[in-house]
Amino acid sequence: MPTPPPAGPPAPTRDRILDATADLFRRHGYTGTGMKQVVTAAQAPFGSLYHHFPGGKEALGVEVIGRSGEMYRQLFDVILGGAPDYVTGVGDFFLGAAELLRATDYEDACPIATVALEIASTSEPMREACDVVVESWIATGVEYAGRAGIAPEPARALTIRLICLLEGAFLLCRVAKRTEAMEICAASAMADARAVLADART
Amino acid sequence: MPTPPPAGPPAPTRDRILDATADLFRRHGYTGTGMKQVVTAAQAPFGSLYHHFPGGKEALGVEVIGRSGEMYRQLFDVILGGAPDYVTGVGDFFLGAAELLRATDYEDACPIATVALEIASTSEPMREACDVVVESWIATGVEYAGRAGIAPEPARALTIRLICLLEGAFLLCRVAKRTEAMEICAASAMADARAVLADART
DNA sequence: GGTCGACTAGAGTGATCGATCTAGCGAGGA
DNA sequence: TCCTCGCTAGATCGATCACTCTAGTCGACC
Repeated sequence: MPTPPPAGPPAPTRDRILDATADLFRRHGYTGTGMKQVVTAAQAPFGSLYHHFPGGKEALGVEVIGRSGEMYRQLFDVILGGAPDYVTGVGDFFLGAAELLRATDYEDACPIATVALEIASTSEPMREACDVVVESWIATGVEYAGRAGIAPEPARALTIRLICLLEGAFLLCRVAKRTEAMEICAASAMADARAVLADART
Repeated sequence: MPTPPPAGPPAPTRDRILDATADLFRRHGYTGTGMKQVVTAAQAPFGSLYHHFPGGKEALGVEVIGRSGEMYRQLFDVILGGAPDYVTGVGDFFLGAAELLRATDYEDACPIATVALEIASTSEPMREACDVVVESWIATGVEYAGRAGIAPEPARALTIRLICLLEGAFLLCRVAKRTEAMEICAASAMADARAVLADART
């Protein structure tokens, strides 16, 4: 879905640009990332950038948000799908996030949060792209909660609480350069999921 | 504490610059806010900016973070101190945040989150300023939880959970332009506080 | 009343921003 | 063999970036 050209083999340059931009966005945000930095990091010529993204920086941003969001959503699938049960999967996700923070010196966190806050009041197309991503995360969370036996309505509220906890913990951990908040939220998230699950069984 | 000059009456220009910058930071972030925008919004001459903030944009940023963080911390005092009980105060804070979001078309939210994520991997002085602010929020939260009868250790964990929920809800609400997440988190926050309080009484 | 420093005021600095331009490369079809 | 066209390649555009500079204003203190 992300490639406007009709067919043909995927252009590696285009993908390199998207990957490099996603990486820079996570670390420096949208306005903090220059197009020159992008082509340098992607090892791509400047002309290729505007050939593949004629809509300029904003169009590139919209696509990067969608792509990064989808990759993160797939991480939900991998971890929640691979866990022995729902509650364990939820805990694994938070603890995995803590591990990632430590491993990257608190640089890599949520792929869209930094950009989302920056552009929420500035770029409507990018805000909408973020909204779509978050809703896809919620939908995936609801699906796994549903498989565990939780009805759609409480599943949505639970999933939103979990995402809020995760995003907030990302913020606190990056600011403090410690994973204390993430570990506290991991325990809270598991307890919440466990409680909703127990409630669903009555 | 914020004024380096030894004494004298407070300069309104300096305060106007700080207020205008805080406002712009909330909406557009750090890199998204230009010094020219600042002086325009503050109705201050360009020369005054660098007279009052010889350290440039980063020094201005550090001071704005500290100032905005302290103002928000005082809001904790006002709401938690004015509520009939701790749990109600917690709920009031979240619902007040939801009201603020709606009233400002989802522009005004956490005064430091946008900047914090942007500069966490870029500017160490600003990251540290954010860290100090968050710790001050936690300390205030712990204090009010303590007055309600909660021991310091569970109080800290509870407060961190509440701040994470709040920050995450700010993100989701700004992205979705809806307060659903904040309302869900408000209920969750109250339930969490109530449970910890009940546990403390046994 | 004169002096001095705090502050105002804005033109101007080089650097970098996002974006555009033309030129050339190289593989597939006529 | 030549032509076409997706793509590479980078020089270059005006605008804007954070910041510096000098000149001028104003009020407090001697």
